[in-house]
Amino acid sequence: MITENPSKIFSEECQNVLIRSIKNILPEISINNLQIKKPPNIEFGQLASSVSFEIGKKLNKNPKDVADSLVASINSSEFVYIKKITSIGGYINFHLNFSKFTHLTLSSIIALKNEYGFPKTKIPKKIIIEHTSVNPLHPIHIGQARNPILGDSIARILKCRGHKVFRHYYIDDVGRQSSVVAYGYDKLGWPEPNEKPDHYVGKIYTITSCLVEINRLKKKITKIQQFSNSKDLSKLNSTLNEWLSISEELKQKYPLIFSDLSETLIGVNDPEEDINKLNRNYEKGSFKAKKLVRAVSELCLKGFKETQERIKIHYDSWDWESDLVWSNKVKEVLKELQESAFVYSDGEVLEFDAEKVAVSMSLKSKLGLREDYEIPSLTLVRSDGTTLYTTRDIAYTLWKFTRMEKVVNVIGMEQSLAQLQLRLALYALGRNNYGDNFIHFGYNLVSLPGYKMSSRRGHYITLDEVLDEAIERAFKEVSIRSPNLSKEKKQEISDFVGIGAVRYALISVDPCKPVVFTWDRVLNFETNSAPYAQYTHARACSILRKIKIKPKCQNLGVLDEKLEKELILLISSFPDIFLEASEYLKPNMIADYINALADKFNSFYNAFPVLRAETKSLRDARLNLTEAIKIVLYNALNLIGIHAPERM
RNA sequence: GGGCCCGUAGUCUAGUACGGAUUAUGACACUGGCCUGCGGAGCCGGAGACCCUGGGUUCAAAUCCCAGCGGGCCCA
Repeated sequence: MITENPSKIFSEECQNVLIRSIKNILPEISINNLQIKKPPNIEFGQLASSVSFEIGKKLNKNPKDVADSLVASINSSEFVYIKKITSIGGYINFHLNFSKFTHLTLSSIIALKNEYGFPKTKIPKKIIIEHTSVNPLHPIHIGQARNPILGDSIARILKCRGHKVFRHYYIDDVGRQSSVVAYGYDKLGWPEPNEKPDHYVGKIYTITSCLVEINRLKKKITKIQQFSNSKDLSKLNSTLNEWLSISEELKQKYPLIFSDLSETLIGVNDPEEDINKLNRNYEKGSFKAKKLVRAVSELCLKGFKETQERIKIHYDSWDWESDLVWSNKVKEVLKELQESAFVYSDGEVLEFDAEKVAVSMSLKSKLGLREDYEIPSLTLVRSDGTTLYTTRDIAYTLWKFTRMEKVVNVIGMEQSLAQLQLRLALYALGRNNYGDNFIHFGYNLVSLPGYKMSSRRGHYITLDEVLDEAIERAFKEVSIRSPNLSKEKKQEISDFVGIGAVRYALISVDPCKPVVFTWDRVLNFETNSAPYAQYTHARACSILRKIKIKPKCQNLGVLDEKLEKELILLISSFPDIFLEASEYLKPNMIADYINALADKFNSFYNAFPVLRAETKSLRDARLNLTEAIKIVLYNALNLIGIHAPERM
């Protein structure tokens, strides 16, 4: 027999047996949610139920007596994968028939191979996962890198679950920042970068915005001096000083671009107004503005694609925010919203009353909000007539739903309110189905110890730097461990080791928790890291390489050591882990599982010989176990985008 | 002022959605062992935690509820 989920077969059997027994001897009792869980200790069997405490309470009986009588009423002749059931201190413990179960598990894994662990959903959906969506202004920095790595893993997980998944990158090129960098680029005369393009664009952005800010502050200070409000003045002066020191820093770091830019800006009277004008022209779609802003954005994206190629992350679609604006989709949505009774004007400003939507459609408890919490309204249109980011995002989301059934947005938690308002706008537009299928996958921030990351100020560590450092570190390790390999081979290994380490480090922490970036977090090559898991996989491969004919799955009852049994249980539970990870979108569970499996396998490896086992049947059984573990490790690593090497 | 997220050994981290067992994961650092054995990026052991505080619910609370405290973020 082959099954896609061995542990489910056992747990369902336990559940059925227990339910029948309760029905038999305590027909008056109804248990609505019978839970069977793993006991803390292997002595208590492989699964256990504490239902007797609940029943004991209801009937005013001793839980121990309840458990005893339940167990006594069970007919053991019907058991398939259960070996025996015992009652200890009120708990009902189910013991597994290991030799049968081992056969079921190992033969299933070996037969299903790379399909093992991924039970398919009965209702496959077309899902858009929007992730990364870093603004094309500067290189992807480490604070943002958590996003593509989480997003890509979620996409992989949902795909393995049987959904049709499309990865979208939303390019936010509408907004003042894009005009700032484009303005600087234009002033420099559209130069050809002599370095990685996104890094080059990032320098132009930081220097331009710094110089423009200084110009603005100086002007404001001269103006305000006439009216002399000393409090405002000193505040402005200290901001100015901060920017002056940043400019000094930038001058040191990037002398060439800095001097070129500051020279071209000397004669300019009001750069801020020029930028605003460019911004307005871009939104209008004027030919010149389009050509310029798109050129810079494309340049930056070219750099992003290089980085993404390194970490093996790809997109099915690149969606430009500007296309949305130019196609009138934003105007259409605004019009529809205005007709909805949830939009009011406050002077020239157009506001969306998110609270009113939630109340009138009774959505608060559904959206996990307190009834007494008043949702702030969302500004849709500014007094100057320009739209805001979230307004455009409503149009984008509608566009997504015209082609997909479900939308997952991988966006930082700081956007929670905006994402909530966006979702409520879908309900306001009568698209309840869209609202129900809209998921904001929020994750917490990555920060640097000591100072705040700020792309405007040029204070960040780029993902490229982190990857370079990790690969370099890996190269040193490989050279120590395998000095005889060719340089190319070493390079190939250090690539997947270094990149794997970075991916693993960013995925293994619960996305809800904030992460403080430290180098030793991502450069860990020891236990509880990708390299450790990769090494373990390679180790298993190396054993299997040494045999000519694969042994059949038979006589597996000889696997009787505690470690062997624990390993069998662990690999049999992989489908359950996967199902939970896909249901609740928890990729960190997979990383955790990988580490636990690698740990257990390494202990086994150290304690018992496989190839030189005492008997042939034991050797064959251990080879089967090793192969099954290799398959599961491979599948799990693949799920979070980490290469599982045959050698390293 | 309102809201959201986080708070577990010196540091990092699992468990928290769905409450269960004398022993609360695991890593780093500290420390004592193991290489003529299938790959030592390894294995075995030691020490290290009033699970932020205080109440409450419960036969049972790291987990649920309430009120605080500390850190971060968002809105005003």
